[in-house]
Formats: sequence, structure tokens, C-alpha cells
Amino acid sequence: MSFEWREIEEKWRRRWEEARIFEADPDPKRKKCFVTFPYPYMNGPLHLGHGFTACRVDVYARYKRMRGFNTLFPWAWHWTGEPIVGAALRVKRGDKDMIRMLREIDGVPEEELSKFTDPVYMAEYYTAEGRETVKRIGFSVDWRREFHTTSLEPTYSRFIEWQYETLRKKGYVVKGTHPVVWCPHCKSPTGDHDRLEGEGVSAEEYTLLKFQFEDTYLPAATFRPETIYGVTNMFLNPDATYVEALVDGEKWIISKEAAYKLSEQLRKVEILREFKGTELIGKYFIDPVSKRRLPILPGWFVDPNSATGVVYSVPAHAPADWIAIRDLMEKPELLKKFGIDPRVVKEIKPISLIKVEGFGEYPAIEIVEKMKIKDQFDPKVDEATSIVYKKEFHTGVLKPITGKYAGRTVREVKAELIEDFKRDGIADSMYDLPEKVVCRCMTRCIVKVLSDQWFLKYSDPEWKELAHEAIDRAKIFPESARAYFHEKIDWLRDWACARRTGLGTPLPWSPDWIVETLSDSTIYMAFYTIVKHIRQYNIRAEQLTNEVFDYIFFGLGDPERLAEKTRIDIDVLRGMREEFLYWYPVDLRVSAKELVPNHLSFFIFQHTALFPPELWPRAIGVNGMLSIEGKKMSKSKGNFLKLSDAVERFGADVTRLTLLLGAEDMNDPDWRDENAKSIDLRLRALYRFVSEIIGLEGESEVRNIDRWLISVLQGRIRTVTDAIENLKTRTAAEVALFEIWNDIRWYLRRAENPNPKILLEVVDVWIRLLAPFIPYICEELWHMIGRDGFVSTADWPLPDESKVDVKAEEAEDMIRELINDTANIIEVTKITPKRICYYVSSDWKWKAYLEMLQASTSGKVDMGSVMKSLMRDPELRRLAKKVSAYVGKSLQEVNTLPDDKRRRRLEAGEMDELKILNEARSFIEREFKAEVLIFSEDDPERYDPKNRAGAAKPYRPAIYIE
RNA sequence: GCGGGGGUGUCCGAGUGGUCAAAGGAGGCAGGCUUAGGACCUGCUGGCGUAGGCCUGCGCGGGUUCGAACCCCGCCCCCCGCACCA
Repeated sequence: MSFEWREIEEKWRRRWEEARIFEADPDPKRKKCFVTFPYPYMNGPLHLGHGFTACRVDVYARYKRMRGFNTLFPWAWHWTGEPIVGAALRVKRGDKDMIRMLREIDGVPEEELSKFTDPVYMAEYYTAEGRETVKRIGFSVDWRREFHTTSLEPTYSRFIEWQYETLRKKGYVVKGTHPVVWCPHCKSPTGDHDRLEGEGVSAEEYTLLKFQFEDTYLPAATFRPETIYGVTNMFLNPDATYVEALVDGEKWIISKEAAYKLSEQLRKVEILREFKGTELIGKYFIDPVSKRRLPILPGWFVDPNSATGVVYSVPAHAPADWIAIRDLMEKPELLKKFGIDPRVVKEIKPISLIKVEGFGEYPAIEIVEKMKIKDQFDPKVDEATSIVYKKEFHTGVLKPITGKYAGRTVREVKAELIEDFKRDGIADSMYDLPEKVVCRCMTRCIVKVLSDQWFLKYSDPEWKELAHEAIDRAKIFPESARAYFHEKIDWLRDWACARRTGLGTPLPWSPDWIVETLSDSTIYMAFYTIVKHIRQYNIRAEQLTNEVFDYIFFGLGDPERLAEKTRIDIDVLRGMREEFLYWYPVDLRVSAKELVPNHLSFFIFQHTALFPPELWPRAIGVNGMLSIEGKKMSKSKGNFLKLSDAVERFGADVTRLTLLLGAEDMNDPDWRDENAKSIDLRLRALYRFVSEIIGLEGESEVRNIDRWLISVLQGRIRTVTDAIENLKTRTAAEVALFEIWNDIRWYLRRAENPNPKILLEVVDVWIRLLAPFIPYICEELWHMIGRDGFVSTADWPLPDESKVDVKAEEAEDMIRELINDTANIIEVTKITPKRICYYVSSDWKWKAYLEMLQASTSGKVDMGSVMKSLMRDPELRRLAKKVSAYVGKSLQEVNTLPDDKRRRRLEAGEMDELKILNEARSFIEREFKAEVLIFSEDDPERYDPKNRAGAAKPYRPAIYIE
């Protein structure tokens, strides 16, 4: 039998659409469930990563729907931002890489390509393709609520305007300044993707220590201001160009480059004169802390491009400084050129200020010697610096010379010390790049401080507190992600929420700015609840005044007056308010872990800013990042798989299940075509298997094995249900498909004549358990077993305690163990068995065993006390010797039995092993192709030539094979 | 560097103190079906062992415990994020 997935999938997709089963409207009589997937950005097609996360949402939605929840799963498209515009621009310019990527990876047809010069067309194209893909893969979406972002969707734009005006009113949006990596040529921030060199490098704040020099300052840049206590001299590059400049009114000596940089950092810089470093070499400056007079020495290693180009020297703790001084000591002729008396350098004594384990007085000197560093141009200098720095920062304790900071670690005092120094006027700061960054246009980048930026005040401690609380109130899947959220909430600084370019919604109070993409996507789930009405009643953006949104989302104002003013029907207005209140809060939002520090945290922050706690998100799922064939997905590396291609090649159910079986929690799933192929075969086999077993004929009598199957099924139902509740979608899918399948296979192997009623019951449950994962084939199977309606809306099975039969399960375990043991013996002895004899335990062993088990529930059992209590039983007393031998052999087993197993065995009580084995006899005979005889160990008539019977233990019959 | 996650058998991957030689899947092997099969079905799948046992084993090295894949300490390695960007 062979069939096409596509046929089945199209059939059921059509029927679902016709029956509108995924359209959800408020129904006060039913509990609701509102799940969301972060709308995907439409600068390209949906890929398998989207598919993975959305599958998890869909499984949850489908499960909740089957549990009777009125379930809403809406979908929308994110158009906000720069990349779509950038991509269109690249097409317009005829960028070959871009066009090749569109053609080969995105699969854009030739006749469409020319239209991609228009960013809006591009977004529309991918949206249309995405919509079809989402439908084909079978996500249970209510399409009446679909929308996209930006001013091209005026009602959404109005929503964002309202959101930002409200945030601003509440003080969460403020104006400020911000340092960015900046290309002076392009006159714009240089993001990672716009760089030729310096990926990942960002602005760092250097502390400037202002050493006095005549009537000016030499602001030396450092990350280690605490080392000022060990300063011995200054280094300037004699060949570099320095300037004397007024910086905010103070006279500074800095490199020429530094002057330019400072002028871009909101400093007022006025250059007074230019000169070479040489000019100052040999002169003296004053250390503002100790007031000592120290020399300025030549240092060719000093880079005028790095910060101020002024470096102070701490030879005890900075390897580079020590080497530079040593170089000068060894080459007095260099000093002579600058007219410096070599004694000046000879007399420099390193000053130790940090005590650090593993080093003596002068860590820098020690490491330079240890690493055998030649001179200041040796590349090993950086490594040495980093080693000393790390060690001193983490474990270094400041010495008495540091005054009030003495006795504490560097790590502890750093921030405080900088603050103190700044207050005392001896320190300042500037931004710079720790490594060279070069723009695509070949220009070297600097740090610019942008002013007039609009920020979301995520740094606000009170707001952070609310966000923490929201996380504490929510369910977080997996639980381990909770700490991650808390960490990231603390770490977040103010977020520049507006940009100059790209698609989006203009800031209402400053329309030359556009609300930035991560900032217009934080509470839009609320928009899903009303966009239905907006469409249905053709409500225009102008009608959606701030008062209207205040009413819908906050319940403020008088709806009658509003209706009059906006000419929105009063019932529609009320309907929107009710619909919002019905669906909110969001019951589950799922995304990949990369979005925790930004989108998901923003989502939390803004909900706490705008809504009361009862409307904060109830649960957040976080999952891993999908890779393809073991490699990170990347368009530029050609390692990219469109979701639509996977569905096209493998079908919706196969794609879904392959993704879902890939991983759960924060583990990263890996898509492999091989896996998809084997899932394809599996699902075809499933179809066949179900159609075969529902046609089986057999006994209607209910035997132990029948009770076993029904009983273990209850456990499977519980496992799958609990797993989905906790978004453990992989576990759920694995148990639902493979474990239940194996249960049925064991049943078929065991039962000579399977009971059709039992099988139908099991299959009925099985299909329902599988439906959230592979809905299409399940609809087909549901139909095949004669059920009406959709499995998608059938009742979710729940475990029936009355069908749990611990005794039947324990009996079956015992038989499996016995078969394993038997097989083991046969393998070892290499005999071909003709006859297998089993001897089951006598009643007194059971009595003793159960009593031991009971005793072990309240702690470890020891020989003495257990024997004492057993001997109170007259029957056991008569067999004292045998009992004590048996107890001795069983004690350890009883004591190490896991609690769960102990409970189950106590609940099962004494097993009628004779009956159980007799019922399984023909099965065992079939398995071993031998005659099977079963006796009680104390049966005087038993056949027992090797006297094995005595070895029988409860759950472990003795075996004799010949 | 900081923060988060992780290293398990041939591979993927579950497992967080005894049920663990370790679920499930893939691959491999054997048998069945078949004209044949890379299709399907069934079973087996660390090593050793002439009686249900023993040995080795869960990144590396120590430790705690009657008992450790699981707890503690130290080390090595991999993945993700680190801000104006989706």
C-alpha cells in the first residue's frame, strides 16, 4: 500500500478550513488558552528554525483544544526594521551575492526578482509564501486575526503609537545619549554586518587619569585605574602627533586622533597647537594622588590611535610597562637622544600595590622573565598582560599603599574607586574601541555618542523589579531558563527604541524617528484580540484614537461617548474590550533561547509597564537553536532549509515529527534528512500497523496480558499529558509514538489471540495522543477506525485510575525478567533446550518477602530485627533455618529496591505466580521452542533433578533447563 | 571576559544517589517474507562466562557514600547570547 502525504494533507486541511475549527471566539462558558509565536521577520522565507518553535506552540495549542480549552493561536508578520530595506537596496544596486541568494536559497522565481527592488513587494512576497507554508504544515491558526506591522498596516501603526505615547506618559520612554560604533564616512552606526574588520567589537569606556603637567593635564587612559598607586613614569610616543586642546574648557594633552574622537563624544574640543611627542620626553609631571614628580619617557609601543595616546606606567603590575623601562635601561643611548640622564631610568623602582597568590612583589617582572619576553615589540606582551590582569582582577588584594581601598579585591573596589576619582576631579572617561574596526567602506570606525536618542528605561530598578516579579509568577519552560531571565533582566541597560531608517511606525511625537523593530513587537499580542473586529467592521486607523485603546486595554473612559466621538459602534467597542479581557493574558509564548536577552525580556518588561499583574504572561517556553546536518543554519554559507521545502519534500506530518523529535528544553535540535526519511517510513508503517490491528480477530476474554496493556496505556497517557503540559514536546512525541507502539507490539507477541476490543480501545487512545504532533495522518486514522468528526477536536484521553492494574504490570515484568534469565542461561550453557522447568516461591517466602518490604518502607532493614519480627509468626518459626537463609540472601535486594518499585510490589501483594506462568506458558514455549513445566518449589511431585527449586524467590522463580 | 546551556554506548539522545550495561531512535547483525530487495515484519546488538553471574563503562583527575552517569572540588572541551540588531 502506498500513498501520498500530500493527498491526505490537502484533504484534511480543506476540511478544517471549511469547518473553521481553529477560529476561536470568546465563550465565557469555556476556559480559554491563548498561545503565541513571535511573528517572523519577512526579509526571507520561513525556515526550519521557525518551524521547530512554531511546532511546539501548535502541539500545545492542539493539546489544549482537545482538553476542551477554547484555544486561540493567531499569526502575524514582522516587517519592521532595516534589513528588508537594505536587501531591496542591494537588489536595486544589482548586488550579485544578494541576487544569487534570493534565487538559489530563497527560491525566488526569475520573473519576481526584478520586483524585489521594492522592499514592500519583498515583504508581501515572503508573507504570502509564509502564509501558505504555515497552512500546509498544519498549524492550527485563526487566520481572521492575521496582520503585518509598520505604517503599511495603519491600524497596527496606530496601536504602536498609542503604546509609545502611553509608555512615554508613564515615564518609561526617555531622551538620552548613547555611544555607538560609528563610521565617519558613512555617517551612520556600523553594525556587525557592515564591518570588514572587528566583528563583535563594541565601545568600551576607558578611565582617564588626569596627571598634571605644567598648566595642563595628561589624561592617561586605562582599564586599571587602581594602579595609579604604582605609577612610576609616563610614556608618550615620540613619533606621534599630540595636541594641546581645550576639552570642555580644560587644557589637555592628547593624541591628535583622540582629540577628534572626543569631539564626537559630545565634548567641546578646541585644538590650541599640534606637536610631536618628542617635545615632552624627558619632562616631569605630577601624580595627583601622591603628588610625586615623575618623568615622561619615550614609548614606541604607545598607539596614538588607542584612547588618548597617553599612557602611565606601572612596572610592578603591567608587563608592557616593565619591558619598556627595561628596554630603556638596556639602551641608554636611546635616552641620550632625548637628553635624559640614564640614572633617571635606572632609579625607577617598581611599586607593588596588589598582593596576588602565585606571584611575589612584582607580578609583571616575574611573568616577563618566565615567558622570556624580548622587548616591547614581542607579540607575547599581550598574553602576559592578560594573564596578570585576570589574576589580579579576580584574586588580587590591594595593599596598604592604596589607602582606603586596602585589604579588598580589585574586583570589589573598581567601580567605587572610579567614582571617587571622578568626584575628586582626578579622573574622567572616554569611549574607544579596544580593537580596530573597519567599515565596509574601508574607513576606520570610532565611537560616537549620539544625542537626542529615545530610550526605553530598562535600567530603571523599579521596572526591573516588576519584570523579575513577572518572571517569578510565570511558568518557565524549561525551569532552568528562569535564572537566565532574571540574569538578563538585571543586565539590561536602556534600549534605544527608535531609528532613523527602515520600515516601521514613526514615533508619534517625533516622526523623523521610527520605533525600532524589537520595540514595536512587545505587547502586540493584545492586537490579535481586536484585529478581528477591525477587519470585520472595517474600522479605520483614524477611528482608533488613544482614548479607544485606553478603553479597550485599560477599561478607561466612557464607551458611549467614545462611540459617538469615533463613530465606532458601541457594541463593537464593548466587544473589543470583552474580547481583549477574554483572551488576555497570553497563556504561552515560545521562542528560541537567542531571544531571551532581548525580545522575550522586552515582552515581559512592557507587559509589566502597561498591564496589571493578572494580565502578565502566564508561561514562556524557551528552546534551542536548530542546526542543519550538524551545522549552524546560515544563508551565506548555503546551509539553509526553507520550511516550505521540507514540507514539500517530506510532507507536513513528517516534517513536524522530525522537528519535534529533534530536541526539547534548551537543547539544540539538528535537522537531518536521514531522520526525516526514517520518520517517513515510520509513519507509513503506522498507517499500515493501525489498519492491520483493527482488523485482527481473537478472543474476547480479558486475560492478564489484556489488563496489562490497558494498564500501561494509562501510564503512557499520564506521561504524554504531563510532558506536553511542561512543553516537553520531544518526550511527549517519543512516548506517544514509540513507547505505545512497543507496548502494542509486546502485547501482540505475547497474546496468542489478541482481544479486538482491547486493541480498538488502545488504538483509539493512541491516535488521540498522536494528534497534536501529526494531525493529518491522525485525522485519517481516526476516520479509519470509524470515528466521526475531527480528531483535532476530539477529547484528549485522560488516565483512568480504575484501569491501572499494578498486579498485572508486575506480573508482566516478572515474566520478561524470567525470559531474559532463561535466555541468558541458554546462551551461556549453549544448550538447545528441550524442556524448561520453573519453580515458583512457596507461600512462606512470599510472607517473609512482603514483610521485609513493608519493614523497609521506614528505613533500612537489618537481619536481626527483621528475623525477630518474622519469628513471631508460628509458621515461619517452624522454618527458622530456611527463613534465615532466605532473608540473608534477600536483604540487600529489599534494601536497595527503589521506593517506587517497593510501593508497587506492596500494592500488588502476593502474586499467584503459578497461575501467571501457566497463562504465559505457551508463549514461553513458542519463544524457546521447548516444553515448559511449572511447579511450586514445595510441590512434592515436581520434576527437579538438579534440586533447583529451593532457589526460588518471589518475582524470581528458580529455573532448570535441559 | 561575563551570563546561560552542554560533554552518556557506533551515531543521535533520555537519565540527576540504588530498578543502570544505562529508555527511545538511527545504524549494524540474524531470522522471516519475497523472484529479488536499499521495502516490510520479528528478534538481537559493551566484553567475558557450560545456570540467571562477573568485569569494564557515562569529558579528565581527585573526593564524599554501604552504593555515583547522577553529589562535592579542580581541570579540559563544545554550543548560544553580549545591545541599537533581527
